[in-house]
Amino acid sequence: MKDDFNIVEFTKEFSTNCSKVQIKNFEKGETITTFLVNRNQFCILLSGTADLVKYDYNGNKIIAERFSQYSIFGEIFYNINTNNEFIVEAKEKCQVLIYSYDDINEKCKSNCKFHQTLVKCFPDIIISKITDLTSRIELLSRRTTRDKLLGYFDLLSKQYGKSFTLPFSVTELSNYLSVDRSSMSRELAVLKNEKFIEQDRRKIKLLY
Amino acid sequence: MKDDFNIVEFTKEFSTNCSKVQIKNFEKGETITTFLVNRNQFCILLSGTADLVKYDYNGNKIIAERFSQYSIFGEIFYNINTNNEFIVEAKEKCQVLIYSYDDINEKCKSNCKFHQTLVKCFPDIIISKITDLTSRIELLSRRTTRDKLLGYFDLLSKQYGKSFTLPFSVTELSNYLSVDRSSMSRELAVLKNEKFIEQDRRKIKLLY
DNA sequence: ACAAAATTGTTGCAAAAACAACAGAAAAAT
DNA sequence: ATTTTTCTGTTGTTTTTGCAACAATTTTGT
Repeated sequence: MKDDFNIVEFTKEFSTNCSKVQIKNFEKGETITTFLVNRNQFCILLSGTADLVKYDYNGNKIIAERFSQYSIFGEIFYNINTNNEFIVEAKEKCQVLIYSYDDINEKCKSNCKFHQTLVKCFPDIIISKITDLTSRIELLSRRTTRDKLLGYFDLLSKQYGKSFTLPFSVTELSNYLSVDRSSMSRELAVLKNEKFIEQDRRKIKLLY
Repeated sequence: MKDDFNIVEFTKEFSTNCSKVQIKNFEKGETITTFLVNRNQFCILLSGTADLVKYDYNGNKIIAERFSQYSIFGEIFYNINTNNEFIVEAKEKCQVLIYSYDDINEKCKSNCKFHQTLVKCFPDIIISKITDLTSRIELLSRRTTRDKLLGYFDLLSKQYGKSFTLPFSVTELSNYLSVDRSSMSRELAVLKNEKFIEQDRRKIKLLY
């Protein structure tokens, strides 16, 4: 059952030195993966933060997703039939577990614990990813900058309460919400003015 | 491997009268499911068309997703921790296979073929859902109505070529792209004027 | 510790989108 | 077959967003 699943326990298992798993390290700013080759790659972020980003023809950066510890990503989740060039960019030092999805139902030679756990948990792992993506769609489908901000604050307040620190800089947040930075900044000023929120850079306090 | 998977073959198996599966029929306009209860429900649309919809406080309809034959949806994919009230609405007569996800790894009494197939294919089914959702995020993250239209036309042209019929009415398309209908209509007129496209209601022809 | 680079908040202006209202066309209901 | 309802395209007006430029602050790199 969904709530019983613990990805932390799961990822501990990789330490069995399974021959089918690679662990790679990336420095801040490095590209972890592009979506051009290795269509079967499936990755788990073991530590660090990374973004799935794209630049539109106008030079605007779009942060499609933000990955933190135990987020999953990889070529198997991305439809290559598009003109859109997304990359996964390390925001800070990252350790990544890389797995070739072809092997998901194949035990490795030693039938290691990692595989047993992976096969068992895989459905739950990706279901929770779908849940996240659905929330993301709800957010992006909001029409105004104000609604996007309040919607995003709602999500954060579910987790952290009325006061929290954004996981983004203000500039990054505007890329994540797909709005102009200065417009968003203006809207934040309006929300502050109307006493809906207090904000200083990444620190947010909801007053409702 | 991903491309070997065939959901049609899979759904044929449900006919084994598995005791854990329900098949329900819905008429046009009926609500197939809300996201308030039955958190373990997992559904496959066997026939018909349905939308995952929400109405914002302003009365605007948002079509978050469109489901057609063999689309999957259900409460397990949706985060209840939100104020957002989505429902799945039948656009036409729908037949839906309903399954309780608790049972995914449990064989039914007769260990029927349906379960064998479901357990085997489940990862691939949901991975292809993630692929779809990622494309959807890319689309919604576009900032202008023009880019959304062209992005959506691109997706359709990958599948159907330069001429195709929209799976939406013009009004529905605006809800799917989260833009005002009349603004979108105006932008379509501009695209026609610039000889980028020909359009008459649902019929689209790309001229580039 | 200092210099360089990036981030932030602000504002005027231009561009785009939302809103509103309407008439004609198409689709659905009776 | 006819009426009713919904959909479509259009356009004027208002509101919101994007763009550009700038100074102040913070962060980063050396």
